[in-house]
Amino acid sequence: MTRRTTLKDIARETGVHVSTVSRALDPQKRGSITEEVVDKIREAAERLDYRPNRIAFSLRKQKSMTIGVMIPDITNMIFPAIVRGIESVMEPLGYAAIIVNTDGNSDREKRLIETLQDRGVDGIIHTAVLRSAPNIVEVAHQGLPVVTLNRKVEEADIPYVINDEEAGIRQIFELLYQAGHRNIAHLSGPPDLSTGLLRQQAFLAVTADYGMARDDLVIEEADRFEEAEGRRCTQAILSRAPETTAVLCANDRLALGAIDHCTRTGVKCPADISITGFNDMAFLDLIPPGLTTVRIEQFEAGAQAARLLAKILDGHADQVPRETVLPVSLKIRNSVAVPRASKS
Amino acid sequence: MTRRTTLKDIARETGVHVSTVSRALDPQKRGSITEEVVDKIREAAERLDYRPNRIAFSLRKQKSMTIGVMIPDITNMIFPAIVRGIESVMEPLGYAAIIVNTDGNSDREKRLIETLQDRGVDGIIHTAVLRSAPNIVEVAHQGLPVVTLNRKVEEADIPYVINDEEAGIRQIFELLYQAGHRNIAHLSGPPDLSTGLLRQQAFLAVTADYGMARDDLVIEEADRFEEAEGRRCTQAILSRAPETTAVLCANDRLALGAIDHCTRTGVKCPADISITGFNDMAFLDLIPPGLTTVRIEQFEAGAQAARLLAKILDGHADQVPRETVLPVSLKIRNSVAVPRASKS
DNA sequence: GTGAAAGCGCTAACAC
DNA sequence: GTGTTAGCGCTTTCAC
Repeated sequence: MTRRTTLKDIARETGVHVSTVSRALDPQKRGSITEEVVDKIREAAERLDYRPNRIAFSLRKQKSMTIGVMIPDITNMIFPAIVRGIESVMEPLGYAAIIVNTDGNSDREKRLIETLQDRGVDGIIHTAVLRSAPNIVEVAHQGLPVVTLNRKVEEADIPYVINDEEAGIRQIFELLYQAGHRNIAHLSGPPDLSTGLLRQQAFLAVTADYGMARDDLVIEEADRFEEAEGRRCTQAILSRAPETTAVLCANDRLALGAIDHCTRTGVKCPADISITGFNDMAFLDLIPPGLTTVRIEQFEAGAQAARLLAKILDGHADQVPRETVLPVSLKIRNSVAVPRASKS
Repeated sequence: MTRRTTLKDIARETGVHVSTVSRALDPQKRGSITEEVVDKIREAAERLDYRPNRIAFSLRKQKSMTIGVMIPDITNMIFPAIVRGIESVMEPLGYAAIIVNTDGNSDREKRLIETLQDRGVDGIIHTAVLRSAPNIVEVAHQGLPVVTLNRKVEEADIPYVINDEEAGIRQIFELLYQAGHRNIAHLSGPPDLSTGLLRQQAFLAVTADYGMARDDLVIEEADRFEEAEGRRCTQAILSRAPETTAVLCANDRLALGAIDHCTRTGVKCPADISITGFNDMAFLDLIPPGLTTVRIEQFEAGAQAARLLAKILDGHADQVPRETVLPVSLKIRNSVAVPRASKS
């Protein structure tokens, strides 16, 4: 491999000192150098195809221009969009991202955080699903800039970006309610995942607002956000509460499982039962009957988290709000109808 | 931020020279140090929570322990699995990956390659879709280790990993043929994408083997791998060749578009027409009627490319084969049936 | 077996 | 306006 050209090479070539070359090539300090010298240096830099060595820069400046992005699992379809959102603001700023997958494993997460620190990342964007994330809190306390996504951090003063899960649940509940449903069950996500808990809490809040007694509520908690759990919980719901006319699911995959269970057992959606999702994942429109769901802005959430981190890295931590809540919107398709009883 | 402890700190603490500390902490050279000194140093390192500064290491060793991973777009569902495959072999080896999205844009790709070089990556895994990738060839010629995925590189001596697209097309063609289909159209992908071209070439090859005249073939090229193009091309195929009983599509999204077009126009799949896909993307099983397709091993492709790159980085480029072809398999669902004419 | 010194490529404080 | 010097944290050659 042919050695890359360094400042030293340009200095030798132009007959000036390395530091002069460094200054001439730095837009900030170019002013303090004679114009003709600058030109000479720039010409030589161009000719020798000079590219600054960012590793040397990093060592000297104690700034790697790299951030760490921690996600549970990139194959989970919501994260690629988040990653692109982050990239869309960080890349133009000159930052690269090291993306690591925690697999929701706390030990692994801890190791990965250390790896990121060893590599001198300037900050971390942590998109949690697990509710507890003690590791990242510790590192934030050490002074490393951290922004979390999808997760409120109560323990520490870490800025976080979340979707308005509460509003989403509320809106979709009201959609069902206004369609005439009164027996609305909740197919909840795992309560140890932040979205599972938040959405269940929102369900409790909105039902309370509508005067439903907590004891009358039908809530079934899935162990994982997967179709199989959606099927299992739907069966549980319908055998426990056959009067159920609508199932408000904590995410799309659970809802798809719910629909699948109903279809298999001869219960038609939406004719016999209304089912709703959350997230609005890709290809949902192609899956019958067309799931009515809540759309969340993944790309924008990533971009927003990145903007906050960038502000902190820029020394303006004071301008960064502790909480940022992103709006959600309803995506109405065909899985909600007037309940059977009301129809006749 | 509390400064991290360095070798110097440990040296001061233990009363030995930094170089001794460096040696004591290096498993390779530990042998040349008195055992008790090693213990003393290790104890101090532990106590002060020493973590080596990888940036300093990189500058000194001219080795960043970082690789670049270039993909067209992480939101394209096949890439997350590839990325995890790469990670699964590189992470245990101590390498981190910087993942960049080229968006199939050559200028952008060029810039990103420079960024990666500036950051001193030790190698690049390039998962192309575009057939032409002159930029990466140039960089490989400069001596940077490169492995490509999904793309044969004819021009240079770059090792590549590809799926056995030819076998996939052949198998699915034979499935259709043996079901009785003789009027099999090909809904091709864009020929400027490697998969589009390879699959079309495979289609030409297998039809030739089955004695079909090239002039009789019905091939429609999509501009993009998207549902809308699938719809458009299907319409074109059916109006041009109404006798078509099967459409062999270059990927799943085109096939979904094809099915959608047929459904809308009252042509039932598989009763009236058989349709096949390629890739076996997620959630395909939930979309009616269940697309029969070719399954390719994305995770393993990533892992394999990473293994090759690791071998090169380890100085064993000679052990790396130029070509690696990964097997594919049929995934049979419900979108293929005996053609109408044969049924009666 | 350990210390001293040099240097990876860069920036920055200080001279003049 | 430019050169000198020092140093970021580490590894490595060369002494002894």
